[in-house]
Amino acid sequence: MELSGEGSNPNPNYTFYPENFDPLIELELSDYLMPDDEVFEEDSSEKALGGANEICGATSKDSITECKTGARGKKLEPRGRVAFKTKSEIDVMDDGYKWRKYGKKSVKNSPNPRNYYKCSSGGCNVKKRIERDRDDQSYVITTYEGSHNHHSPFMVYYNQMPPNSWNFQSSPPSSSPT
DNA sequence: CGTGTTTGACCGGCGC
DNA sequence: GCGCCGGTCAAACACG
Repeated sequence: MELSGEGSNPNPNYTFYPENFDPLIELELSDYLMPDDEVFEEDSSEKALGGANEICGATSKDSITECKTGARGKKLEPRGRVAFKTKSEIDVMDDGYKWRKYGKKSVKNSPNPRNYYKCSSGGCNVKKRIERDRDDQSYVITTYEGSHNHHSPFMVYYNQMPPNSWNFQSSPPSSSPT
């Protein structure tokens, strides 16, 4: 499956900004990683903590720590898990995909509930897990699981547009359009 | 009426 | 074997 890159992961880097992107949201990608391969071997250390957020939470907010999603020793799920931490006022941010919430759970190691989302596109089994950092609730920990078998609705829309329709292709508009 | 959210119940894995 | 915990399901509900 070769979906030209962004199809294989939800593109956590936010290289695209829709016009309705709200600048007041302090989006600060503080940490992210892609535990695609070796992290699933991590099992001996995760016993010392109750969950992944223990590691993600870190003790110091400013220092970037290894934010690994512990696989809880569960059966090896299909790889493609991405966990990252963002500084945001909102819990769930619009990444271009359409998500349907299917569960909410209070977890032991966090005072905040964890929300579970599924990609609502038919046949796409990508899951997303969102919870607030228990140490610094201004951070949101988002975990994607699986790979989209389709482009994001936004990307489809983007691809349908003429190449000049967007100004942020590579160089930002230095001159004001007034 | 269709779609998405809420919320409690249920289930499976793991540790003790 | 039992209890805890995380993850998922599904019915009820809300909203456009």
